[in-house]
Amino acid sequence: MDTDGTDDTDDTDDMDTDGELTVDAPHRELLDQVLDKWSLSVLNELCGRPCRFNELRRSIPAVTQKSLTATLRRLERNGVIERDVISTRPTAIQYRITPLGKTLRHPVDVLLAWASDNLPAIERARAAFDAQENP
Amino acid sequence: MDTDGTDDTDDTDDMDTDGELTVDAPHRELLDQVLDKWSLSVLNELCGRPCRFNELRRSIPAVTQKSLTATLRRLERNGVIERDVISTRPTAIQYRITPLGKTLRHPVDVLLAWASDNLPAIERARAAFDAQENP
DNA sequence: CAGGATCCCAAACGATACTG
DNA sequence: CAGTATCGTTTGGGATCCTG
Repeated sequence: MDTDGTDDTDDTDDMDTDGELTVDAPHRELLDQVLDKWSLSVLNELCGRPCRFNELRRSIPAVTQKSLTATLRRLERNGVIERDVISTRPTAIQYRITPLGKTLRHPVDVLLAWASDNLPAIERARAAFDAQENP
Repeated sequence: MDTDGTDDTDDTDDMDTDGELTVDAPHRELLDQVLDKWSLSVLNELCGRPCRFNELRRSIPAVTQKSLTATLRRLERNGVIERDVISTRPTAIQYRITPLGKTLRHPVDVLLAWASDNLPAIERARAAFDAQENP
């Protein structure tokens, strides 16, 4: 976690001239916690149905146990998923999305829609950039 | 605001019809490029007006020159901002947002709105988690 | 099954120092 | 002014071993 304690007392003009794109430290930190590398995949799975740990691992083959654990802890800490301890013999554990977590779907959906929509344009831009800057 | 009752649509591409390829679409990679640590702040500034390099540095005091350069290059490569070389004596350079970049505003805005909306709930969740797990 | 504990590497980031 | 280059440090992630 980065806590840039060095707040500027010098220049804090966050004046939006033509809109309200308020980007604050808490906002960015929050999005970092919730939109990190594996969160989207996990959220995506848990939106469908509750899953157990190894179920998630199987659903997201590229994730390691360590990263998955870290992701689940982080999401749990932020209140978007919950952890159920089921007292069976080798203690099963189930993760499920919370109501708060469900509200995340729409913003993420909008973002993914944008990505889908503009992926071609962006790949074109990348190709053009790479061609001229790095021949 | 969240009308996700029946929208179970996955915008992540389902390419698991004949195998499990899975996890990552170019979507997540794209979002990583565009929603990284400093991009939102830079975009926010450039949405208002074109800025020069040191102007941006001053607006975003916590960013280092290196990170700012990297961020600008990345955003430029992805076609959301553009670089103007103004041939004055000590070569001024101006960054400005592109039409494509402007389309990013809405998704980001939705996301930031969600963050603003749920920040209190999330901070409560964090406090609760930290209290019980880490006394 | 669900993870904690380690080691280790690679990428990210910050802090100078230097240049056209 | 607008960067590039380099170094040292921090962080995240993967791999592996181990436990309740």
